[in-house]
Amino acid sequence: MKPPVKKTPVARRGRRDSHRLTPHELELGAFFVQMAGILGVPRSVAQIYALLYAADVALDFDQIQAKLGMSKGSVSQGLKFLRDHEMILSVKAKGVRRERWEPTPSLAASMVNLVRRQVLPALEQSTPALQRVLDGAQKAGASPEVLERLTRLKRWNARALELFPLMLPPSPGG
Amino acid sequence: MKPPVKKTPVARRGRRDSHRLTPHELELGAFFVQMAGILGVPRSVAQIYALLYAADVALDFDQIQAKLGMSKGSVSQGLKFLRDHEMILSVKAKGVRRERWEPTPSLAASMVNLVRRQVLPALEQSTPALQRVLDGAQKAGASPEVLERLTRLKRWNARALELFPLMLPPSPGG
DNA sequence: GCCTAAGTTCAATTTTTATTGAAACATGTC
DNA sequence: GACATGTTTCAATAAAAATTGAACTTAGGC
Repeated sequence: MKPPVKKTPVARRGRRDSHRLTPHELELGAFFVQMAGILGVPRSVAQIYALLYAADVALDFDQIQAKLGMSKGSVSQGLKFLRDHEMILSVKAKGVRRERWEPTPSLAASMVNLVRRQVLPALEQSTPALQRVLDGAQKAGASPEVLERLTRLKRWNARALELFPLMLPPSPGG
Repeated sequence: MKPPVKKTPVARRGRRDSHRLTPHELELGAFFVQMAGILGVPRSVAQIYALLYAADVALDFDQIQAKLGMSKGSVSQGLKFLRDHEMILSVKAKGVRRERWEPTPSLAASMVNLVRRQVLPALEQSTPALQRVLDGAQKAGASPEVLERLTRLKRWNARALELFPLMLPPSPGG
């Protein structure tokens, strides 16, 4: 399993980025990276978010790439992820083609969204699966103890499924 | 980032295990593996837990290894993890050396514990870090907007830190 | 106190996940 | 509608995480 505290990937960090970032940008980056790790979000995405979070003005693609020293591919995918999860907004000035990005007002909402999108589908998929497991166990003559356990699990799943959507109203996107 | 739905690792599954498991053991395994994935717990640990969860009687080391077709190392580490997180208990009959394992009564408590142990240390570490970030931003003359964001983040962190321990009373182990 | 069964450790390996970068694609401009 | 700029895609590669297995440790029986 993941080590409790992630060691800094020295090779990559030393290779190019980080000297373009101020100490507090770096420290904020580390904070978001750690939180992202818990939520299963890749490092590069967290770094982009942190950068935008600490920026006085909205930043464009090339500025992000330059500041973080990451590839176009990563920046593109990272921005896509953040957009899809409604964690950033593009600010367009007219006559300017380039998009510029800034964080959405509510970080909390974004995080709840993130969790929900991971958990809800899993719970939905599980409902019929757990029913099948319970049926199978009954037919196979499982002990009352096991049947009890499985029944509790199924109930728990159902409860979670009805509680979860209440955490926040569904996002515009679905 | 992780693909939304994990494809079954055909090679490994086909190689040895699974034909020792009943269909409902397999399906329950899949369920726990999926949940574990969200929580950042490795597959092998989830499989062990699922096996014990669906078992009529407590199982020993060798039975687990045989049923799941995994290495001694994985079984040992998996059991250690589950023990450390108070998700399983050993049932000892006297005169018998071998330990036998069964799930603890409360799965819900176990899961909360699991989350707490990931999140709490991160939050604690973050408190001073965020303060430093905020100070740095102030000294560097950041815009009021950014200072506002960072202040909110710090408050949010502090709130999470005081709310979290209330989710469940602390476990005996710490 | 020695022997053996039971379990742990950890370096090597495999598997999974993230990142890169070059080619393809889009979109606005003239 | 050709061009240039900005962005995405995706196969190849690098990095991180999980798993294995053989050497090592520990605990109990004698």
